[in-house]
Amino acid sequence: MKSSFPPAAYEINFLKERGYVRRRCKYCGSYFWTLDPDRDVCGESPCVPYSFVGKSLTKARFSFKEVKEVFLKFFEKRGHEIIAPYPVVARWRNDLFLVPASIAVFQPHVTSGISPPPANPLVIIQPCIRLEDVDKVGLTFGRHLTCFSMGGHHAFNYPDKEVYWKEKTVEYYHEFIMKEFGIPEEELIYKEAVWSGGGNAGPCLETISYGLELATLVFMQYKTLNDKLIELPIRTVDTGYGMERFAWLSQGTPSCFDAVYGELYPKLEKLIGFPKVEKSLLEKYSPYTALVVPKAEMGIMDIRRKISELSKIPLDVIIKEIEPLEKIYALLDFTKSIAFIMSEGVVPSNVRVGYLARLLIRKTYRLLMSIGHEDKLLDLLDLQLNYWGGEYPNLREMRDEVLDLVETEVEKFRETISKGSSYVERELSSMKKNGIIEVPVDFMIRVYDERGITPDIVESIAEKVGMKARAPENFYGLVASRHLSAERAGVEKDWMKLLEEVFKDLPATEQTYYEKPFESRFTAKVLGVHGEYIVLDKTLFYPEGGGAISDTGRIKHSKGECKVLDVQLLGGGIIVHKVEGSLPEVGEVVEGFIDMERRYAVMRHHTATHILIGAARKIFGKHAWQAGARKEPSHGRLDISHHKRLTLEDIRRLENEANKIVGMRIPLRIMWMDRNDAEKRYGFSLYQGGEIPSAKIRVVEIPGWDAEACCGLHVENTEDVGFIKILKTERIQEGVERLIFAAGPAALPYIQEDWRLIRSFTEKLGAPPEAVEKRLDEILFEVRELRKTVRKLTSVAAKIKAMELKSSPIQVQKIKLYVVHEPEHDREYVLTIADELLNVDEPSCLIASYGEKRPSLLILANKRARESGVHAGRLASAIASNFMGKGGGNERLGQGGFGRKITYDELRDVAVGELEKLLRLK
RNA sequence: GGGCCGGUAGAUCAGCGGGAGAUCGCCCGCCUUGCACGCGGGAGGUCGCGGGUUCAAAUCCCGCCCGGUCCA
Repeated sequence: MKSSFPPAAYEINFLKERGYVRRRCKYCGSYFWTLDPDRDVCGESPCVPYSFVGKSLTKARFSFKEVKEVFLKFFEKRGHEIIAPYPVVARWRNDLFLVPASIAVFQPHVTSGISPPPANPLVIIQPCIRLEDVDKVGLTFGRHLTCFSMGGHHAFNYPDKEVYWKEKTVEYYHEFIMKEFGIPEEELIYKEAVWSGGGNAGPCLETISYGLELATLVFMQYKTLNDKLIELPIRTVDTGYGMERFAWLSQGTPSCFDAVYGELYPKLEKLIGFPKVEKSLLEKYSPYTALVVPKAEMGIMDIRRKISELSKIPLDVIIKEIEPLEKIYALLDFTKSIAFIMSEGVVPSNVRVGYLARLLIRKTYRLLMSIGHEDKLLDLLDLQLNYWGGEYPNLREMRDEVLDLVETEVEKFRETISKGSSYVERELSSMKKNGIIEVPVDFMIRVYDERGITPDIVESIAEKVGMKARAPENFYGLVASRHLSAERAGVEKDWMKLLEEVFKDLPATEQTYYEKPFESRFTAKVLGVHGEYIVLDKTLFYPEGGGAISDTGRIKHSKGECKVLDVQLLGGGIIVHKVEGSLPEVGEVVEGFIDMERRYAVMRHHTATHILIGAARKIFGKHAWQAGARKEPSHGRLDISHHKRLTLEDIRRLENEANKIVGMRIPLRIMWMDRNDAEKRYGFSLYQGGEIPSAKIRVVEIPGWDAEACCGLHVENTEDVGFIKILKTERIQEGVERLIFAAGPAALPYIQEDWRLIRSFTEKLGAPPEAVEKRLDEILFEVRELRKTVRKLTSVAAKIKAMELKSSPIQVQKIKLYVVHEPEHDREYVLTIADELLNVDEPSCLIASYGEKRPSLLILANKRARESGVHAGRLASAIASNFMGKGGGNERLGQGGFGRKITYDELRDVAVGELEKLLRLK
């Protein structure tokens, strides 16, 4: 990545005219602009400590809320339209889970030019989540937060429409901070930097006052491709004003948390207590938190030592007084993040955004555990939901749902910890027995990877059993190295790339299926043929997309006809038909026929999917998002995010709700809408199917029930779906339930099959359908009882047989040999005989076979027999080989199988012979 | 989406090619005024499901189902 742009990129006439000069920082080497020609330090942390703590440097003290109001008003007055904040979960993007900056809500569709911005210029205060610096939160007293509000004024400059660019942007910032905050010009520093992210880049200016970076003014104008910068047609002014930091600076509090969360402190005090630290100590300490560098190789202790040195606060005081406070700070921030993320209906899980939510919840829970208040997580969360819910009503609306979701997750985590801990304890104890005194690092890595037990938990268990444990600093890196397996390459759709290349000069295919979804034949001109692929000038064939599989049918042409097997939409809007049979010629007019029965079936399943997702959201809550879907002629498949396993009752309710909508005869409304209008009207639940990269989106609405951005073909009225039956549910991932369903006539075969099964059961059980369940229970009970009886009887029979044998042993030298051949009985029987016969002080051996066609062999020798040279295993091998079989075993027990039927006499003769042979060998 | 771990008695787990076990819980008895403890006895298992290898599979191999966990 580029480390700097040429100086010209940073020359702002506005600054030069005001006497600003370019200087270079003697510490970090960055160039910066200042009014003071003698200044040789950039002024940003970590080059200098903060100089605003404990002071009042702005014209007034602004609360966090006031800062936001002032910001919006300032830019509104200067022609910017205020845009309402977007959700923190980026459902409209497939390349991002959480919104890390205000510009992200306009990427990629606006910045790439596909879609116009909702206003231009605009101003927005966007709640953002960044988990990258999660470990630094608290340590830096609020410079780093996982959840923060970014104020952005954005302008999108098109080749034919310039809004404003660098000069005006800097001028706005300059005016804003001087006029609204009263910070003198000599305290405003602009540092040159490079911004890059999400495939875009550009020069940027970081603005600094009193040691604190307050905003970043980015001039996004390049696309990065293989390390090269390509000019973008649209140049975007991307500014990010740290709203929390403005509040902090203006209040001069020791930490940013005091400025943002101050009102929550008394409530927090009641819940978990609040460490009391002298204000003077904090004011002495706080300025040096600027020196904590986010991505430093420094360990936490190194940082503490350094701050101790500079602030002259003894290290032990820092650890005793400051550390507990840092934990509270982190808690405040984490719980706010959780509140915002979860309010978007995220289900904690082991994938995607759900995993991020899980990480954060578990991290917070452990943090609470470390101060003995893990039972307060929900209370804390409730506090946040309520507090921020004033500004973001969504948080209050989702309160119950969020608390329920988090409670479930916490319960799961407790379970994980308690199971994992007892495992670790067992393992450690056995290690200790083997003389190991320090817990091996790879054990710690393994239990984290396999059981989610973090090093701190292992450490505390180690302490309990009296062992040493120390996780290395690069612990999480070592975990990562366990996952170095090669990433799977996406080869599947390579042939599409190939076809795109072949047909690249053809125009986009005219899609007629949207206008005429119920027509089955059309004529079109052949534009291209390549192998088994045909491109027409227009088509009625619906290509695969949005989880619906493509139409099939046939194409009739001058030389005959071919079957259409598959239809795909290529990049560039070209639709290819994969065919089988005789091919048409390029240029001729052909006739196409759609398999309508199949299409109708897919349409019904598609509309049924929308009905079901609406039902799921109504029954389970807003967290029930579509996590994937597929519509085939025979059935549909819908994956729903939900934190609990579906019960039979849940399924019934889903079916009831869905079929109610079917029965209500609601006509579907399908329309192409401007993206911004659609979002405004229907909200972000539009994006059930994920990212839609276009300015206009096709909205499929079941009025009063569901609205989604969707490119699929639907029936005209919910009643056309006919009937929806859920056939099966499965949990495909943690937090994702899959519904497999059938709609309309497609449901019939499944119901018929169920009916057949029931008939078969009733016939076989000789009970009417309603009694089948009871009858089965009875039969199962009987089987259990019979099994017990057989066991008892076998044992009795064996004992009788043993008594009978005991009186007539075959004496082979010193050994008393018993031979049994019982086609009827089983292994259990033979073993019991052995128990009865061999528990004696004379050398005894039992050779037994059981079973009819290919009998099994079992040989047991008691201790004395073994001493006399009997080896049951060898004996088994030898005897079996006489009867086309094999065998083996140890001295005491031998087993084998025969390849043919045998008689008792045969067995006895061979047994005696082999035993004699064995004893001779000895 | 991928990797790794696991599924054995009501619970927690051991066994990892040759007779299904331990601890807790449960039932009965003894001890005790009673409870808890202690002692003795007992009931309780399609070793997740289906294939395969083997004379022999809880154990090895393959597939599926279910659960857990991690993802720089």
